[in-house]
Amino acid sequence: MEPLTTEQKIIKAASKLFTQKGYAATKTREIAEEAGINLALLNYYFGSKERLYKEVVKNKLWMLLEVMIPVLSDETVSLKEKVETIAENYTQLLLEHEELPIFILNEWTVNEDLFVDITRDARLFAKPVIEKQLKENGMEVSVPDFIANLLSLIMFSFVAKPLFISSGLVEEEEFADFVMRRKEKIWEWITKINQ
Amino acid sequence: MEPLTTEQKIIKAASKLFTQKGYAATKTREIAEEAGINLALLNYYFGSKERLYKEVVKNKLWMLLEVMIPVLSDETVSLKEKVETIAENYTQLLLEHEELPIFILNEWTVNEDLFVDITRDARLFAKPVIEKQLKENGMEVSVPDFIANLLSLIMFSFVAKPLFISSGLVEEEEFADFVMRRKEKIWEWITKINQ
DNA sequence: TTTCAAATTAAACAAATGATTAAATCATTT
DNA sequence: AAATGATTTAATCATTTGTTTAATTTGAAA
Repeated sequence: MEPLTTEQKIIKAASKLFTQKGYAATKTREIAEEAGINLALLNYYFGSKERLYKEVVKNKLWMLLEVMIPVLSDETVSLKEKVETIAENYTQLLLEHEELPIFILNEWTVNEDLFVDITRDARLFAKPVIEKQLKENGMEVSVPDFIANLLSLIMFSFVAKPLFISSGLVEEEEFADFVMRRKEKIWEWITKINQ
Repeated sequence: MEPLTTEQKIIKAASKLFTQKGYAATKTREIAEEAGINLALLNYYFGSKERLYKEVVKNKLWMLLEVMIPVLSDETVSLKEKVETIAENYTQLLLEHEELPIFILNEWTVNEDLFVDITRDARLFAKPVIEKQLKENGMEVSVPDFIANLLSLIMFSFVAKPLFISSGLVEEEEFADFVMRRKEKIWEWITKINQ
C-alpha cells in the first residue's frame, strides 16, 4: 500500500468526478478538494482541465475495451469461450464500475472529436476471425449483428439501470443478482438467436 | 406554419442544445442565440436555466416512454403486435432523434433526483398484463428479462452507435439500414430466446 | 551545510456565466 | 388617442471558473 503520488491522487479524484458528473459539470476546484491537493497542482501536473480529462477518458475507454478486444481477436479461443468470457468479465467489471458504459458512450456521442485520436488505427474488432468462427458454429448472422446482440444483452441493463429501478421492474438490491443471472444465459441466447 | 412563439423558440433551441451537449455544457447565452431571442427572455419565460432544463427533460423522457408504455399495457394487443409495434416505433423515432436515448439515460444516471419527480407514481410497466401474455405464448422468461431483451436489441445500437462507427463495424451511411434490418428480426429473436 | 531544482502554496486575474434591473416597445382595450 | 399590461431590450451585477504568478517549502545532491 504505497501512498499515492500527487499525480495519482489527482487522476483518482478526476476519474471519480468526471465519470459521475461529466466534463462540464466537474469543476477543477472540486477535483483538487477531492484529491486533497492545492488547485494549482492540477495545472502543474496536467497543464489543463481538458488534458486531465483526456487522460481519464483514455483510461476508462481502455477499461471498457480491454475486456472484449483481445478475447474476440484470439483465434485459439472458441466462440463459446469468447461469449462466456466476455459476459463474465463485463458483468464483473460493470458491477464494480456501473457508471462506466454510460459515461463512455455519452462522452463518445457528445465529444466525438476526443475519441478520434484515441481509437485511431485501433483495430477494435477482428472481423475475419469472428466471421470464420460464426460459420464454423453454423451461425448465419453478420459480424455487426453478432457484436450488437452480444453487447446489447450484456451491457444494456447497466446503461438503462435507472429505468429498471425507477419502474420497479428490478429492485436496487436485486440488481446484481439480475445481471448475474442474465450473464449465465448469454451463450444460450446467442446460439438460439442464430439458430 | 404558424411562426413560433418566443416560448416555443426557446424550448426548441434548448432541446437541441441540451440533448447535444448536456446541461452544464450548454450556456444560457447559447440558447438565447440559437433561439434568436434576448437572454433576459429566457428567465422571463422560464425563471431559470434549471427550470427550462426540467421542461426539456420531461418532454424528451416522454417522447421515449410513450412509444412503449401504452402499447405494453394494452391487453387487447397481442404480444407479437406489441413487440413489432415497439420495434417499429422505436427505430423510427430514434432514427429521427439519435441522441435521445443516450441523453435520457445519461441524465437519468447523472441527475437522478430530477427524474424522481417526473416518474413518481407513473406505472411505467404493466407487469401483470405482460406476465399473462408471456405465459400464453409459452415463454418462461421473467418480465424484467423480457423487457431488458426487447429494449436491448432495439435501442442498444443507437446508444453504442459511436462504437460501431469508429470500429468500422458499421459505416455511417449504412447505419439506418443496419437498424432497419435488425428491427425486422426482433420478434423472431425474442421468440427464439424464450424458446 | 549549502545549493538548487522540484513540489507546493496562497493570492490574484481575466473571462465566462446565470440572473436581474430598469427602461423601452408593442399590442390590446377603453 | 390614451392608458395599461405584456413583452423585449441593453446594460449591469455578483459569482464562479480555469489558469497563472510569485513566493515558499521540501528533499536530495554536492
